[in-house]
Amino acid sequence: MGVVDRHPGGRPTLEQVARRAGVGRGTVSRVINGSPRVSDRTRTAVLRAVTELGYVPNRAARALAAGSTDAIALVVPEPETRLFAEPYFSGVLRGVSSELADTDMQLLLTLVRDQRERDRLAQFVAARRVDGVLLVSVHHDDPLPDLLERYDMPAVLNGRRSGAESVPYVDSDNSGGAALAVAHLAARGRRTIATITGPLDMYVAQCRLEGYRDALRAAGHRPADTLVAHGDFTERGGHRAMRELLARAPALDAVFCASDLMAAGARAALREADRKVPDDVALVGFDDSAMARQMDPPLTTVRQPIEEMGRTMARVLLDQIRERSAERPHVVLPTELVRRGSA
Amino acid sequence: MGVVDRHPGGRPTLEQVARRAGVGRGTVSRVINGSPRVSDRTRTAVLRAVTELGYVPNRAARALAAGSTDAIALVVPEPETRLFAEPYFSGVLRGVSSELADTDMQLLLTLVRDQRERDRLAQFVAARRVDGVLLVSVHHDDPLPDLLERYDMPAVLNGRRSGAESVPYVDSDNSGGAALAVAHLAARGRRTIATITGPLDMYVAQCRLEGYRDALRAAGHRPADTLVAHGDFTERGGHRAMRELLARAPALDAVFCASDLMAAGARAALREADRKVPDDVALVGFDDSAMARQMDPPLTTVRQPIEEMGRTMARVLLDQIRERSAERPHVVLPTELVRRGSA
DNA sequence: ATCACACATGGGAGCGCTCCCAACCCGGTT
DNA sequence: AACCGGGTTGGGAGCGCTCCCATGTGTGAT
Repeated sequence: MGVVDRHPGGRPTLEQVARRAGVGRGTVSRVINGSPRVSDRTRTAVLRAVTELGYVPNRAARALAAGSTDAIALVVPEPETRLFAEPYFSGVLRGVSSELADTDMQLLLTLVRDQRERDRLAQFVAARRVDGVLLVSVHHDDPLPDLLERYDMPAVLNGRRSGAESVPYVDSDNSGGAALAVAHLAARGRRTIATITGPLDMYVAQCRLEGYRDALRAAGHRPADTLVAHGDFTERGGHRAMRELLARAPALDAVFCASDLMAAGARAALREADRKVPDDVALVGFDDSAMARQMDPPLTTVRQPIEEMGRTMARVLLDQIRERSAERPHVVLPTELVRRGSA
Repeated sequence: MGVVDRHPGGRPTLEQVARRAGVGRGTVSRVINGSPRVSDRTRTAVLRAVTELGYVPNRAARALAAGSTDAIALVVPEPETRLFAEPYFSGVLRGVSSELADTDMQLLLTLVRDQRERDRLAQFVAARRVDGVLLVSVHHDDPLPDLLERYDMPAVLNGRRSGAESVPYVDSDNSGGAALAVAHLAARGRRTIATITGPLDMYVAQCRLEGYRDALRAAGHRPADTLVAHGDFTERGGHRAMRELLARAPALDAVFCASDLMAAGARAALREADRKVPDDVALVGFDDSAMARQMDPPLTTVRQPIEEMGRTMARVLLDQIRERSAERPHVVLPTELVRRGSA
């Protein structure tokens, strides 16, 4: 440790470092912040003083003087936390954090549960208490992105609200992933491939449905509305939708579910209807959530590069913060099919 | 919103509020911070000015002047994140965040993966860039708590390193929970109850083993070493341990696993050995993780009041910060048995 | 009416830093 | 020899707040 054994309270200041190095405050500041306009001799001397004193810049003072906070917020609408379930959120978090590790940005976590907390966040943004915002899992009608834009606060979304999203975002290739899944089913000789969609007011659900249709057409099948049932990304919804499909199209031999959770519900419904998975009906999910591996048989599913998404989000946001003029990138990361027993 | 529509950059300051209210800076400060030494008339006037201008205190300035940061850090050792899996972490997070919601403390998230990040955290603490630290899932040999103590940084642990933990902590009743599980098995007439422990260098694993033994004795059984196999809280470890048990004690008719993950592994081993759950062998886990509900049959398990733990941790930490002299509480929250199909 | 005292209030000093301008130094020009 | 320009350096000003002391202001006791 070494660097840190100073008595609490007696933390050295810029001034003291300057005195010890026999230079002025400005020079120390320049060294600390890596300005090139410092001679090597001076720089060395300053750095030695810094080490000797165990100097660590006072962030509050810096923030006050420079008007920046060196912090970004990761905003998570609460309902989503529950829904998107575990691995997703913590994966993103891991990615973000790892990308931030060698910046000295700090990560501020904000769960937004209700209107009150929403207001607090708005105030937070207005007060510019962070340099940027990462927004996880936005809803199509979420006012937050607009708020951020209005306040000219650098922001990056995880996912997008629509095909015409203006705020920079990092998304995974939902339609591509769905297509992968359905193509796989078709390639395995499945003839009647149904789908259980998410709530279609969410763009991600639209994309997955679109991918399903594309792949169907590409494989020479004809998409039929009877084969499309609507779920809401929940287990119960998947169960209901599966029963609906079974009633409408008893001959189906494959189902692509737009989420693993719905696949779990569907699986239960199939069991109740005495259909074997995968012999009678092949099943594919989406998300590669923890439960996929636990299902019986283990669920074939589509995996998103979650951690990579987190990393990318952080990277894009840092760029935005560094130069406000930077282009506002829209990144779509590829998904992959994870083959397990259910298809 | 109202409160916040000020042009970015033109954020009003204390000074401006003071001018508008026709009072001095000190008075405004007093009102903002709820000092009682202000007349009602003045207070009202100030508050009106605050609202009219949409004033929000500048945190950096406040931190600089007052020497406090109004932020606490939630520190998560990375390996644990993966291990302790999803619902645990996000549950704690939810609890902490909800408790913080009407404070205006902000929550800083710090994943600590490697030595470098560990050092950075040490520096962080030394620099007093937070007012307190919440430490999730400490290891018995974790140096962090000692570091925090040395720097006189208020801290609360989630779990404890040993029975003689000195740092304030919030834990769940692990031995009690284990005892609950085992008592349930005994009450259902199981005769030969085995256990798969966690790594015994973790206090939590010791507690669960102890609870197992206590309950066994209480039910009139005699604990036998042949019925104890050691896992490492992973699925694979659970699998291995179950095979070991099956070899050593083929007649066993129940297993208490110190984690759901290990129970999943054990369940697979039982399937391979053609033992039916729960008919041949009853299975109980610990954690009530997401997968418990997904298992076949659904896993009977012990639930910890995770969110409540998070809330309590935050509350205790805030107390510590408010008055450093406060007693250093050790809180143990009760666990409960969740009965599902596996036992 | 006078004094003492409590309470309310204004505003200077200073927290530790960045920004920026003026001063300085040096070698090369004219 | 006087001058110039670039690179380096010192330090004043100020970021927005809290702390605290000095200054009012009004009340009740004398």
